[in-house]
Amino acid sequence: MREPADPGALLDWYDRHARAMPWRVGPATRRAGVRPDPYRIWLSEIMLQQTTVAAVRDYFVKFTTLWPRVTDLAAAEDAEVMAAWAGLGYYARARNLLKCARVVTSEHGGTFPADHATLLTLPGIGPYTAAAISAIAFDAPETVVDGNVERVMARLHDEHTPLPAAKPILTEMARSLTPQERPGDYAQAVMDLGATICTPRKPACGLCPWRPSCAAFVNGTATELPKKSPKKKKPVRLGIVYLARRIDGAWLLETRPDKGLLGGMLGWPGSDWSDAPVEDPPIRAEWKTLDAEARHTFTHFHLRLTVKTALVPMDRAPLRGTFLEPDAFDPEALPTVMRKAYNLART
DNA sequence: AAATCGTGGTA
DNA sequence: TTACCAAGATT
Repeated sequence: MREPADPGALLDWYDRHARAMPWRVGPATRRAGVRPDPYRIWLSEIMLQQTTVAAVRDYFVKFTTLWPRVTDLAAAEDAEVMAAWAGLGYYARARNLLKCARVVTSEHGGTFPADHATLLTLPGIGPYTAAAISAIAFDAPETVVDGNVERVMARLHDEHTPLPAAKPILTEMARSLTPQERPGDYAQAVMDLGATICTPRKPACGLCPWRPSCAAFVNGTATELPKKSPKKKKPVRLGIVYLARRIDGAWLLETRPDKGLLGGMLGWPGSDWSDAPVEDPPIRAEWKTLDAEARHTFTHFHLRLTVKTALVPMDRAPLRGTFLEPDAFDPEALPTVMRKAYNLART
């Protein structure tokens, strides 16, 4: 009979191996009574949704430098925040980030609520993020269940039910392990374990504090867990983007509608993205088609963009979009797919 | 409740 | 080159 997994053993491991992050209060500092700023925990958790720590770091520093408190963020312009988020992806997060900052500022006095239920009512905060903020920022005994926790639990119990069907089972396993002592450090410890030891491909079971309790280690099934339902193949869609440059150097751009793909982001006017995109130039001009196409892969389809360019006179009015003069246009405010098209056009 | 929603790193 | 993967939420 294996010993049951011991939260204390994991906390001991975390005390020695916790990763350093700009938003994290390490275990030693936390023991000294210091709690992290809920604003910074919230911001980091939103950025970390489906996103690696490495990708988040610089964005987190940029955001907290520009907007040190939630009230500062709430007062920012929409376009300013979307531009700062550009490149990080899942842009609904940025739109909900602003909504949430404004609700916290106007309805909660600029202070984040501590309890799970109230956090769940805020825009962009779901079950995981509510638990993470509650546990990490306020040391409430909530259970976080992210991809790391799912993997660790599936292996610990050698659970072969495929995700997402296994989610409730794995959640209950995680809940029954959550300790009353140091729940914030514990939440971060399980995720650190999943990120550095109990990894998807080559888990370092030899270094794992929970190895004596791990059913998958005994059965040799760790690398095949968690099971996942098969994924659909991504279709290829085609599209056309139009990069019009006025003779004073201004570029013709548009802000995309709030709903849908790249919602709220700056981009090049273009066609629909489909099997057979319809030509739809945003201004009358002599369009030239570039030899190379911009290729980009989204979550559920591959995109091949034909890039067309034109040089237009000062007095030519666009059918849609707005000319942004050089000092008003920063290519870094573009989402990556649009920046790829820009890079092709300027070379 | 299955589909939608980005991107960069990695094998 | 392709497919998978990463601290999920929303509709």
